[in-house]
Amino acid sequence: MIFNVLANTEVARSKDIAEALGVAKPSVTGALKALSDKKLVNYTPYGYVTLTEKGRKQAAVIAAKHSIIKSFFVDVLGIEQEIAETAACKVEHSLGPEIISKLSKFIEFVNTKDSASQTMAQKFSDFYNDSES
Amino acid sequence: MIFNVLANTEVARSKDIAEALGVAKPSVTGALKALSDKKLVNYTPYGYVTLTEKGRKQAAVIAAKHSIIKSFFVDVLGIEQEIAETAACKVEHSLGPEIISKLSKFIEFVNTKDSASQTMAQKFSDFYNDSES
DNA sequence: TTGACAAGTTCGGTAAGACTAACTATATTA
DNA sequence: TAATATAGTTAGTCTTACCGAACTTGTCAA
Repeated sequence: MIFNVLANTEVARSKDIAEALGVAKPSVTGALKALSDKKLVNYTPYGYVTLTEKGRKQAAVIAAKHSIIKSFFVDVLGIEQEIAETAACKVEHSLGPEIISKLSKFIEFVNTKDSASQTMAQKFSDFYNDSES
Repeated sequence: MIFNVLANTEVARSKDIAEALGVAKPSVTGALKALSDKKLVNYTPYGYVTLTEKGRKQAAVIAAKHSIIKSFFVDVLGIEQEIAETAACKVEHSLGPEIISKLSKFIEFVNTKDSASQTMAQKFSDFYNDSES
């Protein structure tokens, strides 16, 4: 989760991380130490926090996963942004490369247009709305 | 997780649960006590374990979720059974009712046949195989 | 029917992840 | 430049989830 904050903001102040994560300050200090031990962040007490090269790579992988999952929820299923965001955060750690890769292909597939230049995502939306009535 | 074992096997011996979960025996005892406190299982030391009515209901909810998620992985994405099973176990606790309900509808949608009496799942399979070459 | 073995439990301990309270370092601004 | 407010850290505690070792219970077979 800290990766997300660092990747997005580049700011890297401990307080921001704590707020973004909804967690108390000491938890952030602890987490930063742990990540520092794993050589994923450059951490010095009272200093700014940046990602190491290794950390940046790992963050990129996570971010890619996250974006694929969220896109599936939002663009395919039609889930609300905020719910999709939260769910993607929770789920991204549980899905291995096989599923992520297939999911990515699937999103691509669902967004290709058919003869009537309609995507499957659009058709599902219709299907869903019809079934509601 | 214990719910899964109890729901599927009906046997309910502590040892089986421990094996199924890949966990040591004391962990099972602890978990059973916790579930017993929540009135989800009937637990007496050294006795057999069964689900309470409440426990059965909750297990059914979880099982339904699980089956929807696994079905998406297997029947829609074409993921291997075992990987899908594992992933579904991890993911089922992270997805709320909005997503589960949409996902369920989506699986239904994907399995409806079009004019050429082909399901979208089949089309995706073709699409995926084409893209591999 | 009793003893040995398997199953289950208790006890004590470790590790992760969080918290509050109290302390320290940094930064701001008067 | 010195005081004070803000950010960050340390220390200590709690909870949860696990483990191994040692003990207890139950059962089955001689």
